Amino acid sequence: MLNRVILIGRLTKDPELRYTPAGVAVTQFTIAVDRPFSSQGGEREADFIPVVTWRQLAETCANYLRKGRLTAVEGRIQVRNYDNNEGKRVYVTEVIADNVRFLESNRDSGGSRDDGGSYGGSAPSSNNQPSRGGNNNSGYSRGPAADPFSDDGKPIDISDDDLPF
Amino acid sequence: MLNRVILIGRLTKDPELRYTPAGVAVTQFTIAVDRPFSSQGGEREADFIPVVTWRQLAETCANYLRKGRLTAVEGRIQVRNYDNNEGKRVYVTEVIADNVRFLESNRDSGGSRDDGGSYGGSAPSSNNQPSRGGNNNSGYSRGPAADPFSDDGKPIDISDDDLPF
Amino acid sequence: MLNRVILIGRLTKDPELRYTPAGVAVTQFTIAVDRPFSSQGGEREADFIPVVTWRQLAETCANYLRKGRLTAVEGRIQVRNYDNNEGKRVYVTEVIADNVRFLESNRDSGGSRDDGGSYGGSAPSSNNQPSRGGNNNSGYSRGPAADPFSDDGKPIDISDDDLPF
Amino acid sequence: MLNRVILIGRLTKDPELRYTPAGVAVTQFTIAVDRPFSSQGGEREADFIPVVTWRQLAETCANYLRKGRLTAVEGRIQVRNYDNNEGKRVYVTEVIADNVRFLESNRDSGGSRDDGGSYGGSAPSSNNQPSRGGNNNSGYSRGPAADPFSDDGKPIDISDDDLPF
DNA sequence: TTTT
DNA sequence: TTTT
Repeated sequence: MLNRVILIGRLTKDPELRYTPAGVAVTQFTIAVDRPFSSQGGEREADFIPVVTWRQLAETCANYLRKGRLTAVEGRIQVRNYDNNEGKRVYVTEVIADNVRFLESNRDSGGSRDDGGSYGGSAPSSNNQPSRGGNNNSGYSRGPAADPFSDDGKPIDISDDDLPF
Repeated sequence: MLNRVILIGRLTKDPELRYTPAGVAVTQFTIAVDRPFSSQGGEREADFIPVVTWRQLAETCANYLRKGRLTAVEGRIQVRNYDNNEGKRVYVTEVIADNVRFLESNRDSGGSRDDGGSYGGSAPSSNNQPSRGGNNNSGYSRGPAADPFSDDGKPIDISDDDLPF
Repeated sequence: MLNRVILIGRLTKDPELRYTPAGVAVTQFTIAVDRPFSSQGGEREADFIPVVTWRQLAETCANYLRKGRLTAVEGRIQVRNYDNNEGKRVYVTEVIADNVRFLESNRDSGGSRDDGGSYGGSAPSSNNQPSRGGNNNSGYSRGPAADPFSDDGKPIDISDDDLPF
Repeated sequence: MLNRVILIGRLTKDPELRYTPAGVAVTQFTIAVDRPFSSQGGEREADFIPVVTWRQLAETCANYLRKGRLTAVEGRIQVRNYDNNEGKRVYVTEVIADNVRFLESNRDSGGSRDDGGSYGGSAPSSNNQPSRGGNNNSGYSRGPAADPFSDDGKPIDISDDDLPF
């Protein structure tokens, strides 16, 4: 009925932009969020939370976010599952973001109107499709090697069926 | 730096109250949160999100929440990991709740001052320890069969080290 | 940069649906949110928070919400100001809602697909305009007596300029 | 039942630390939060939202926050009212913060363990009382000139009765 | 492996 | 398998 998440943390790596077979942009990154207390051993701890963005927001994130940047993410928790190659059901929990705010300016970025940040649907005349012509011969659709997130050890499991809207 | 989650949904089962070896109360339940859109096939979908509560709040949830009840949960996302029996690292994502609101009254409950609901630290004179005498001979500390959540297929992996505060 | 509010409480009155001079639907209501603690005198207290919804969401709220209903509201805080008839600047703080969830079913309502609740933009084929023909001769545009919120003592101060999107 | 606000914006002025007659620290500041869209005229707009912090958090905010700093605030909406000197009831809406994160480092601050930020109750051995000796002859209790917020045109209206916990 |  |  209601599902809202707000996070502030730092990217653990540069974001990765890919395209679904139908040509929809999707970007994944992980945000490290420091916990408000130390562990019993005294060391600082963090939660490493996977974030997924789609369409226009995916492309904006891929363009402006970089490893280490302080970032605010607003979205919802999604729990996906799939059967892995051993036939075992695996559950994946991610935050599907609809609003990302860049809290540290990108020295090399062109002037953004909002001192950083992007709403899911805020690009007025964007069609939320990759502007790469009619042939969506993206890496994504070509096979495992180019599929989203496969290079960080996660299975190939984002498809057009996962489109959140 | 900031990690906040608010969910409204329904419990998929009665909550399960257990105790850590040190005698700290911990309750786990799953909340089904309907997505705001239907899948491409047209059927309704939901995210099934695991929730953990500790101490006084754990005991209140165990007492008042039941399967199917509409419930609001406020907390933070936590990502734990442990090595399973095949030596593989497994990641578990849960919401650690610090505020739970009971949105459907429990016909058989005594009159709560707040028409349902409980803050993590709101019980004024609670010591957040199970009131079961000095001997914490809880099921939890006795062995795998009685350990938290093992009966729903999850490994035994909540210990006093997981205490969030 | 980021402005997010989530409230759960009860309507203090039936909502009021009006139209701007340009014919845009706007509904106002107040939600009473119990505080999580009692005052020093011991009595229960609540915050009475004004909520505004626009367009399709305004019409859905006017149709389904009623006084006393338990309701979840998601939106942003907006602070407007205007000069009153004594030339003094007055500040008005409201929650502009983009998501409202009906937590208590309306016995007399037709079957909603979502057991209650409505997203700001979720009505697929709604044009977010009042379906009252080309002549927007609404009460709102006619004069004080029919203007939004004037009957609860608030000045007439919502115009098309206040449209949040 | 539930009342949660999360804001990210910039302080419009340095915060003001005062003490109630009973000696409880209270800090007020205003945070400017840019709206995610421009007005019809095209200019950027912002909401100016008053924030109040109490006790230890008040002192931390007074020490570390400065005009212009990017800041995240977590709390609840509170609506107070009082009768002004003309006998008219005035409503004041504020965010009572329980968590404030400093998103821009204070060049001149000593090394904070948390790269900025403070939870309401996180100072382990703080007594939440001003460390100014037994005589609470604070400016607050002495008269209008030193009273909280009076210098920005707001009436003198915070007392110990307003303590949120 | 799920709620209504 | 991680950010500062």
